[in-house]
Amino acid sequence: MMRHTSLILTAPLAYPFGYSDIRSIWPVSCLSAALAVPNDRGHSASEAHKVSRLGHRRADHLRATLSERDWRILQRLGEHGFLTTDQVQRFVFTDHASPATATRSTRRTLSRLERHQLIVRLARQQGGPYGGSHPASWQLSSGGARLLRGTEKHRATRPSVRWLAHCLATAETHLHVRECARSHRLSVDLTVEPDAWRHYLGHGGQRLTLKPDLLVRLRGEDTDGSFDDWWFIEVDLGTESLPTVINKCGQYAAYCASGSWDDSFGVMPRVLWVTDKQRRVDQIRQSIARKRSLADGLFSTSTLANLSDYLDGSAT
DNA sequence: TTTCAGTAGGCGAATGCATG
DNA sequence: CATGCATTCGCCTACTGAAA
Repeated sequence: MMRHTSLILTAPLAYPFGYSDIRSIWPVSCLSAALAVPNDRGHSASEAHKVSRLGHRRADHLRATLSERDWRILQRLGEHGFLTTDQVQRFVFTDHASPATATRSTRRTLSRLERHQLIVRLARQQGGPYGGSHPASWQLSSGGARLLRGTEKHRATRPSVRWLAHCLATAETHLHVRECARSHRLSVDLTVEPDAWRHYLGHGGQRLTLKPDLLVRLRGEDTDGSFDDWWFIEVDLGTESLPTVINKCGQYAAYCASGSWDDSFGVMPRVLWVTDKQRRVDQIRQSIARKRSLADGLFSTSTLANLSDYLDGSAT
C-alpha cells in the first residue's frame, strides 16, 4: 500500500529558521542591523560585493583546481542563494571526526573560496540579546556564479531582510528534510525553487505557475510495505497574512483540480505548512479548516521540530 | 629524488559583543 | 566581571602536485 503525503513550510520571521536553541529567534531588527553594520573586515555589506572581476584565465585555473567539495559548496549556494556557515557545514562537511573539526574546516574552506572571489560574506551581528555572535552568511559572487553556471547573468546584490531570512529558512528546512531522511534511512530527492515550480492551466485555460519552495520525494519501507511520497514544501516566515496563506492554499487546490500533477508524480503531492511556532501552526490549521473549498487531507501543518513525524508517516 | 607551496585535519586559546 | 557563542588566530602534522 502506498502512503500518500506531502508538505509545505511556514515559519515566523525568525533567523536562522529552525535553530534548536533560544538563539533561533533572530528578530528582523537584528537581521537589519547585521546587514547594515560593517562586516568582519571593516567593509560595509555593499562594499563586500565590490570584488574585482574574475578573469577567464583565473576562472579556467579555478575550474581545474577546485575540489569536488568546493563545487558542492558553490552548488548549494547557487541553489539557495544564501547559507550560513553552519548550514554549509551541515550540507557538505559531514564526515569529520567531530563537529568542532568540521566547523573549523568549513570556515577555512569558505575563507579560501572568499579569497578566490567565488563567494561573498555578508555582514553579521556580533553580540546580541543572548550573547555571542550571529553566524556569518554567504552568497555566490558574480564570479562564483559564472564559474558554476557558465552565465554572466548574475550579480551579487545586497538582499532584503525578508529575502535573506526566507532563503536561510528554506535551506534550514532542506537540511531538516535530509537529516530526517538520513535518520529514518529514507531515500530523498529534493528540488529547490525555481526548479520545484510547476505549470498548470487555470479554469479559463490561462497558464499559471505553482511556486512551492521545495519539492520532496521520499522513498522507503514501513510496516505497510514500500512507499513513495511526494511533498510540496513552502517556507513562510509568518510574515504573510493568513488570507495570503489561504490564497496560496487555493492555488494548490487549483493545481490539484487541474490534474497536471498526474504526468509528473502520478499522485497529487500533499502540502505541508511548517512553522517554528505552534501558535502559527494552530492559526493556519484553523484557517484551512474554515475554508470549505480546500480539499480535505491535502494540507498539513507542522512545526519544524515535528517535521520528522510527517516524513516518517507517524503524523498526518 | 628533493624541495617547496598549497591545502587540510586537528587542537587550544583569544576576540568581540551584549546581557545579567 | 562572568557568561555564552561564533569566529579568528597560531601552531603542528600530513598529504599532494609541481618545480628544481
